[in-house]
Amino acid sequence: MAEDTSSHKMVTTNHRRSRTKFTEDQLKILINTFNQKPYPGYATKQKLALEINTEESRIQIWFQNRRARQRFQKRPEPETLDSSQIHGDQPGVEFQSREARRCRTAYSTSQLHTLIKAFAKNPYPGIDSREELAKEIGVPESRVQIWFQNRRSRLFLQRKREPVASLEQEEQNKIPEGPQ
DNA sequence: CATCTAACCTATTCAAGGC
DNA sequence: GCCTTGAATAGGTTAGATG
Repeated sequence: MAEDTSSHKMVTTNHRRSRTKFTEDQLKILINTFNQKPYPGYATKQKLALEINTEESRIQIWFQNRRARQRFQKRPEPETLDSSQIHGDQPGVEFQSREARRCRTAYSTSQLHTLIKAFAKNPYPGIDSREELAKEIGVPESRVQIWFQNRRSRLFLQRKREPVASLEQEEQNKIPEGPQ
């Protein structure tokens, strides 16, 4: 909703999603949750999303960034680090392991076909393309983004192992495509 | 322009589900 | 049991907002 209908910049893809501006209240809740649980599971993130009226994927990104920032800041200790109680979980906090992650998405053959086809055209789709794709195959946009990330990573991996053969692979992956 | 940080990336690891 | 692959992680980069 509240679409600003295409200024004059052409809708053509490849822009990133517009930057989210969290309110003070939202940040308060996020930070508070982070201090208690820097690694929230899916259920917690969903609940947070509902509570502060934001997408779950934005919350996931926020926690990622927050952890990175905290790691970076927390580094005033160039001291020899041994002889401490390393890798012991605090006694008292019985390991309730980590919270459950999101359920694995099971893509159908036709969904995969659509994704692969899109990947061949553009392995780095912007927010508009991702959303369109998501709508087309009926999954959240965040799943589409993750799928592309995994796909790219594994393509790189494959290229490292098989420096030459991957080119043929690419040719094969091209699916004859009508104009849209 | 400097700083901050959301968005995004690769590389790697965890783990669900199929064979 | 192993393999494929979606989900999560660490760690780094890009870019939008703001002083």
